[in-house]
Amino acid sequence: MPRTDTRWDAELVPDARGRTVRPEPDCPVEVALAAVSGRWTTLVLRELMHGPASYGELRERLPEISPKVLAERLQTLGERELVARERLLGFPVRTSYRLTPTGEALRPLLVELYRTGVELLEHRSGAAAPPRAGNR
Amino acid sequence: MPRTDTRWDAELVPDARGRTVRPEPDCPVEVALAAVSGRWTTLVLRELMHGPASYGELRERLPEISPKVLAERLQTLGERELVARERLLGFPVRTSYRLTPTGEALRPLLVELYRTGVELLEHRSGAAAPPRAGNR
DNA sequence: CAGTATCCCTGTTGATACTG
DNA sequence: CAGTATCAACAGGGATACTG
Repeated sequence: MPRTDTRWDAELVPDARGRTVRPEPDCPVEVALAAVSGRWTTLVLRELMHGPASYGELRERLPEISPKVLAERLQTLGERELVARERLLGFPVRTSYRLTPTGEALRPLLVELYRTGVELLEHRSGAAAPPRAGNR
Repeated sequence: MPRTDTRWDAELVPDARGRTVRPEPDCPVEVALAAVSGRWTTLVLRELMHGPASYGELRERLPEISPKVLAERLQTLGERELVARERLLGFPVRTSYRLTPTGEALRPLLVELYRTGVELLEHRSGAAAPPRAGNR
């Protein structure tokens, strides 16, 4: 039930889907957050942003992830159609995982997460306002 | 321990802090994610982005959040110096919460989360590539 | 190789009642 | 008003061993 007694910031909350009183799974912010949330998720996405990889390759690149969690992440990403699975014939079996176009759509978000994280770390360390590439 | 055998995408992983093999609390992506993660967190941030508010005002705007969780969120945000608390004198007691400049730094991230969420929802509904208002 | 199946353990959330 | 205290319920994550 949307509020009508307050002005909404049009940049922050452009439409009604963001004007919720409780966490709604179909609020865009929740949708995006769900896509990248969960331990190891952003690391798996990072690896796949570099190109397709097999299950075993992912384990090599992320040696400390457990098989269970990796499988779980890949399955969830698959259900959300962010990642596509392809079984390669031959022996031994290989499976190739790649980002779908929808998955690629997460790239700007990951970049923004990184940027924001850097900014928070700078504030934290008490650095003076640092120069931002060609602005300010 | 950073990988050296693969090329890193400079936009996605601009420096060594993002080249981790495991989730590191001081990786910028994790820092930013931690700032907005947790149920109700983005909603509290949204409210404070509209301006300072008291504990009770926040409860009015988010009627279903429990007092415990709201207090918890405000404390965590406070520890991270994203939110500042100010006790107002008088009776009854009032406390005003407001974003710090560091907290304001989360705004572009929230905007990007919303934008990405909308995009994911569009992909999900199988809509054709929609026009993007002359942006990015 | 590419996963499942178990089991355990911890952190998170929520409801509710109470206090300075 | 602005929280804290308590307790119950649950989901997420990890270690390990096993299978097609």
